[in-house]
Amino acid sequence: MNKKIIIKTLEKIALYLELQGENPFKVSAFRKAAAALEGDQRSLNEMEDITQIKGIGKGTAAVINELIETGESTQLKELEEKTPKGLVPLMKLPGLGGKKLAKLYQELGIDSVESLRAACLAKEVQKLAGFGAKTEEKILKELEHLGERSERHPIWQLEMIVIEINELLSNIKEVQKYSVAGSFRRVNETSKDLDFIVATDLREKVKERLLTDLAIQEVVADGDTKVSIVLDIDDPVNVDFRLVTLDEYATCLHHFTGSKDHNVKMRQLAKQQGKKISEYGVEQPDGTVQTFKSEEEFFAHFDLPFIPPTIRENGQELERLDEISQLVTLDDIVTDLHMHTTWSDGAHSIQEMGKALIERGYTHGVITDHSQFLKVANGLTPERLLRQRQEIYAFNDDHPQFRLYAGTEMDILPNGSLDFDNDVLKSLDFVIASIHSSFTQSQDKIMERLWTAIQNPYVHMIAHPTGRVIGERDGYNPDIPQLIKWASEYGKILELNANPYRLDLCVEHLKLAMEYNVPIAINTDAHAIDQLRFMDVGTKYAQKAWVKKELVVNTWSTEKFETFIRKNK
DNA sequence: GCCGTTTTCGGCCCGACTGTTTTCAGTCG
Repeated sequence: MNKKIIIKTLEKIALYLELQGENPFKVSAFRKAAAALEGDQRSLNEMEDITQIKGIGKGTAAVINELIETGESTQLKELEEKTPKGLVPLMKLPGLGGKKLAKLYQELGIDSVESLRAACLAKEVQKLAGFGAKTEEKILKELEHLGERSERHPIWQLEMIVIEINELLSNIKEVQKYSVAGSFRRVNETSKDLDFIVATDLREKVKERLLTDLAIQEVVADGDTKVSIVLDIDDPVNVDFRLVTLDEYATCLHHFTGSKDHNVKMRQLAKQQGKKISEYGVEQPDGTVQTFKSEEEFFAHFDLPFIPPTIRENGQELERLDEISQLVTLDDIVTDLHMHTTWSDGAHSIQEMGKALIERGYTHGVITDHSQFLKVANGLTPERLLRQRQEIYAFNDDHPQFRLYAGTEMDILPNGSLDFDNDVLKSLDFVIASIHSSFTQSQDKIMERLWTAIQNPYVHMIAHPTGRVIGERDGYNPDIPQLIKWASEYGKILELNANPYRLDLCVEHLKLAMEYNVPIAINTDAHAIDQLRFMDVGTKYAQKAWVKKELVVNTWSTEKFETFIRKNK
């Protein structure tokens, strides 16, 4: 029995219980059990007594054991029989939860999108206690848009919106402090909406500016401390603003950064000390409310180190406090090993990129333009590569405190061969091997191609190992555990491509790479200077996999890096 | 349904907003 199926089943039971209008604590007990199972690193076989796991008791253990033994769950079956399938999609309608849907089903027999719409049109819904004309209208409106709006937005879409909103907030003089919060701040691959925390003494003024200066499709909520809007763009995004005082800012930022699980764990911790955490501060045993200047101060109040937003996920972060100081941060990064210039498909020259790296405080960098196979990207022939190398080394003559290396992002061709022969590769400082073509080949064929690159002595790194684009395509489906084993064996670097379209390797794969001590390079793959900013996203994403700085090649000194790249020459 | 170094019963994180009410339930994050 697959652990994932058990987790899914527990979550399904929770959903159906919710649709029955069941006790919310019972519902969340099933969700907690699912989360507990997911958070446990062990496989099913390694668990002796599952009720030993916190959150799994008699009831949920019975479901799990039945699944293991028979592959089915009687409880889920009964729930599925009792609850019409058509109710499930209705849970997605904003404003409708389990209780209300249960009532609609029990009183009006509503069990589908169609019957709900018909009941609203017949004005039957507003007759129910707890419902009214406004609710009915709202349901009709939401039914029209059901399935139209994306449920989750990819990080690359949100990143651009966040830059714009940050720009707006920085230009409102009544705003004292602001930050994005929520799952975007935790650097999740996708988010349902965006949250911003804004410190101000003049809420009304700030609200006015937000409501006039943003392109708004709909104002969802407009309260004292919360403004919630839908942006009027191609793929509409919901944005919430929380307006608080400067005193409340730190706890509010913490609260709305989440995750929910992290907050619950923090509140339980506070409760043990007779304290109470809310978004407005920490209520002390004597009833006074303490506020903090920063999240650092807030954590220190509970004798905790600063816990980066990226790892505030499942409560595990509170048990791995010792490891936090070893995690890679942007401050540790001294180089970028993958970027393009006007020699291939980049927007800036070698001079411009080199200077931009120096401005970022880096000690070295590698120019890695595309190779000849990639004609659409103006890939370099060996002859052009030679000329480019002269220009790179000329840059070094003018900037003795910095070191720019000559590299390539070489294609691994569809037939499994490499785009340059060994003589060319040998003459370069740093060689990246990448797949940019024939994504639909079988896994065996893809692995054959990667194998060629791995066992070539002059290849240093495999870039964006899966070729995925978040929310768009899955990539070429390599056997990543195998690739990680090869990388470990042959001393190759695997990339974490920091471009928010890619974030490749993903968290799960990075964790596995850590187990095998495979060096990771976090690279922006910048095709223009402003894309060097992706290093921030990349390092934060790496934290999500608990990537330690020693294994991140970008933290190595120029000397250590040179030793590594020259070892096979 | 789960949990317990005050508890085997009575809590379960806490608060905002909306729409329905006329003090509150449901939903949401």
